[in-house]
Amino acid sequence: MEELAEAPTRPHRKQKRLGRGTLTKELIVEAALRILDEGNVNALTFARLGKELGASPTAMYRHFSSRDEIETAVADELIRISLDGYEPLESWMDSLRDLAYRAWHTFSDHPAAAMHTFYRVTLGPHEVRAVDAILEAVHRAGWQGREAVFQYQMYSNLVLALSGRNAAMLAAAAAAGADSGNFWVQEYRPARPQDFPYVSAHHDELRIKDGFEVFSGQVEAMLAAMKAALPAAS
Amino acid sequence: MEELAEAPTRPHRKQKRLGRGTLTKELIVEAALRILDEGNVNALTFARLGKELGASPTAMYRHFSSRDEIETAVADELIRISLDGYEPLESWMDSLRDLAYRAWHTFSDHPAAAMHTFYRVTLGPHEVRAVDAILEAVHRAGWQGREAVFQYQMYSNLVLALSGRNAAMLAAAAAAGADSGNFWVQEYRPARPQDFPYVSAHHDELRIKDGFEVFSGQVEAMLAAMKAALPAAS
DNA sequence: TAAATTAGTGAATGTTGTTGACTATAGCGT
DNA sequence: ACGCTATAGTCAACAACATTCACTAATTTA
Repeated sequence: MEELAEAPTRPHRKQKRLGRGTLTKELIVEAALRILDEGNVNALTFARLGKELGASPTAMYRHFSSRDEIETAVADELIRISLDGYEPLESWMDSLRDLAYRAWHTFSDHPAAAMHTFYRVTLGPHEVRAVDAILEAVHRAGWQGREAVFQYQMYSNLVLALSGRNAAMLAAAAAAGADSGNFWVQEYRPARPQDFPYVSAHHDELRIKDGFEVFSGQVEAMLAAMKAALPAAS
Repeated sequence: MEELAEAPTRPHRKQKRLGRGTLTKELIVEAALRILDEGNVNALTFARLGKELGASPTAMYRHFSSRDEIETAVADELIRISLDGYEPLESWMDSLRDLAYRAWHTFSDHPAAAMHTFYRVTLGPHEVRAVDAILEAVHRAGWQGREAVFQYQMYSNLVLALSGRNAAMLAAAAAAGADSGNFWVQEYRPARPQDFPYVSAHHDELRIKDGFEVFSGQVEAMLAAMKAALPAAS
């Protein structure tokens, strides 16, 4: 029996009405990310935001015009976190690897928020920073113009897709309430094993042990392919 | 009562109550896929399913215990469609390429359903078929045991992630009501262009023209990397 | 200090997923 | 043919949801 907002032991916790400048876009986005981090993908509701901020649910509409707009802002915030403290490394390959790992780990740390991020175009300030950082490394490698943009697309598409799917699987597992120890175990036990000889033969090995290992290998393959496709001058 | 034969001009006349064996898992899944295809990702509701099948919304609960279970069944159906008519080709690389393109095109044709598919483990009959088909090709290439499973993971992870993100972008664009001609245009116009020189310089080229071209290139790179990593005996 | 903005509120609306009690129907045994 | 029974389909109810609108009071400003 939880009394709503009644904290008698803590006197001035409860206020009749919030002051005028209390809520800001930034505060709401931070609260939204907190909510997504502790709940699942659908945990981000206006009611929950209101509780988190001690405000009326509808107060959010003074700063965002819809739930979708909040999600987009959270996506840009996730990019900000991912980029925090980034500086180009000496080698362009190291720079791109660093950026890739940053995306992976940020998405892994915030899987629910990542599900709103990986396919979105936020057009926000931090997304622009990310695009610029990648293009900078691609230019340093030796590409220009159209070619540079193509390489940028290959790279960012791969990183966002792989990191995004990993986050989606993490979020789904969390929503299903699985304990984090065994959630990526796939138990393939076909009804007629003789019809699926390969699945049956590998039953015990069909478990993804470490998603990052696969990701890392794919990033290396991509970087190697980029290096091999580099234009003449080196 | 022979009254059932009335009103032949109007095919499905409104009936008070549906007959007993009218609804099946298969019919519901097909209806669900139809609904997802013409609406967006959130279009799949019990009310909409009821309307589509001329039944009560709650009738679905006699065949599925939750919305999530229906989505999982739709995911497996999507895999079935993707695999329809597949036969292993002579070369293992051709087989894997074929399977990859099938996934891409199926996801592109059903973007909303794909968003429920790309990160899920359905454990359904068709998913098992898909896993078996991939493992078959990997074995034919020359891998066995643990190594074979690792190659399977690299491959399927890449294909599902890339196809899934593409579908997610298509679905988001459709939900936003964009016409399919220009939805992947990213208009980066930073507030202070001098702070983002590379984005500004490539403003006109920062548009993804053909997602499949990028995908195809990445699949080829992966197949080449696999071939290069092949164990000794050939 | 009075007026004007406008951020925050609360009530209301129409959907949503899900539950539980009800009811008619198909298929069974006789 | 007849009733019995299991259960597929239905209906009403509920809590949670996004969103709208009119209202109210806190801050800014004149």
